[in-house]
Amino acid sequence: MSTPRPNDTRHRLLEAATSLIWESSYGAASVEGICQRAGVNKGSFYHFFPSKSELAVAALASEWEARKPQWDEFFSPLVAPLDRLRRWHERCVEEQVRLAAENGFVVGCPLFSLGSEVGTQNEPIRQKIDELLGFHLCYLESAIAEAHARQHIHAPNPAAKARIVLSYVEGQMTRARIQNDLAPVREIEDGVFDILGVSASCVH
Amino acid sequence: MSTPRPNDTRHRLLEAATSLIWESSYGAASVEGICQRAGVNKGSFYHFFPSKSELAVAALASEWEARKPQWDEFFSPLVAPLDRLRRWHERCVEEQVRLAAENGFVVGCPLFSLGSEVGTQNEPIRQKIDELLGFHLCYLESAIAEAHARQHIHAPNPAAKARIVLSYVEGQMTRARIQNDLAPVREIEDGVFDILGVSASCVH
DNA sequence: CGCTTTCTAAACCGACCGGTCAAATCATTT
DNA sequence: AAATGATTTGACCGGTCGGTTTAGAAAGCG
Repeated sequence: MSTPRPNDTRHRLLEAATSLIWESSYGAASVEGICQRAGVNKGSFYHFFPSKSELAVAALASEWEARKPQWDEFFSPLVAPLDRLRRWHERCVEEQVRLAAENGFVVGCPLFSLGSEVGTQNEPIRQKIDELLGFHLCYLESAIAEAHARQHIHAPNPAAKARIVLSYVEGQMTRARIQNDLAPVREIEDGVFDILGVSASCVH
Repeated sequence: MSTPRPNDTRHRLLEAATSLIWESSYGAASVEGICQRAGVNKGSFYHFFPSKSELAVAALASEWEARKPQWDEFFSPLVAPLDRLRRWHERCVEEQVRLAAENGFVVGCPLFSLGSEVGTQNEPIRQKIDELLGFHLCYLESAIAEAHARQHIHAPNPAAKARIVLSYVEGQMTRARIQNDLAPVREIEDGVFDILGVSASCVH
């Protein structure tokens, strides 16, 4: 025991930034506010991160690193391809419900919120989000391609289908945030299976 | 000549706000910047609008008022229902191409960008965007319902289908902004017809 | 013309922004 | 114990934020 300290402040800053940006927006999340939530002084902030925008990039990277194992589990080859989508969606709903209860409003997907806010303004953040959305596409495409190969669905172009599904899902998440209503999140599963040409009864 | 003045300043402020928020974001578009683009002093701004957020609401309303006639034309009952979607999409692509050339990057849909940025922060703006997206849904649902009635597509639940299409389209527009690439905008047409279960060759 | 209302100009406000810094403190090694 | 580098502190910077104020120019009207 003794040295769990060094990364602690840095880690708290990452988490505070993630949650604040998620709840409000990049512009509305001030450095001071992030420090306050992390219980840290501004000087410490600039000891670990050269700027607010680089913190945002680091926070995105850290978030993904923490979530990747879950994605790998949900999209494991041991799971039937359409079940991967179903369980992954279940997990999304759970998280949105929890966050909505915690924050008092629906927060949606931070990649899309942040990306469309700063996409035209901050190239490094834009690139990182672009990269992470690309990962999401890979998981979707893999499941869709396998579902097609097993003839569970008809999707001769899995990459194109994955782009459709991703845009639809993210669109629904964003609509949920804009409407401050979980309904769009809850109907994602039906929508995805409609897009994939699967009747809902086939899946359960 | 002499009195084309009264609404002119107000109108220039609305246009400046619209374009600035569209290009960057609500947070990044300062009152000073809006006044500068409109060629107006800050005092005049606060003569016409009580606050930045109320200007944003007014700008959204004004934008929609200006666009509505076009929507009514594109979705005219005289046009075959699936052609409405096709032409409407053509118009969207044209606009995005023009704006991308003017600004140097893809701007996407301001309703979604602005909505997901301030949705959790500013209720009046959120409500206005919610209302406008509801209008979009109506147009889509009407076309889809008619296409189903004429047996051009199978869509027994046109409202649900319209929500799928809207989320997909807005998702693609946002991805275009995030990727700074017009490709997602250009593939919207194929994607919509894929979702509606129409082979692309049937339409042209 | 004078009078009122509408509008514009420009200086100004306190608050807060992102970012800096020198000094203090802590943990570790020697 | 001394020395050393990583970490933390809190005051501080110039600039910009959204918004106010006040004085007066223009426009409408008798």
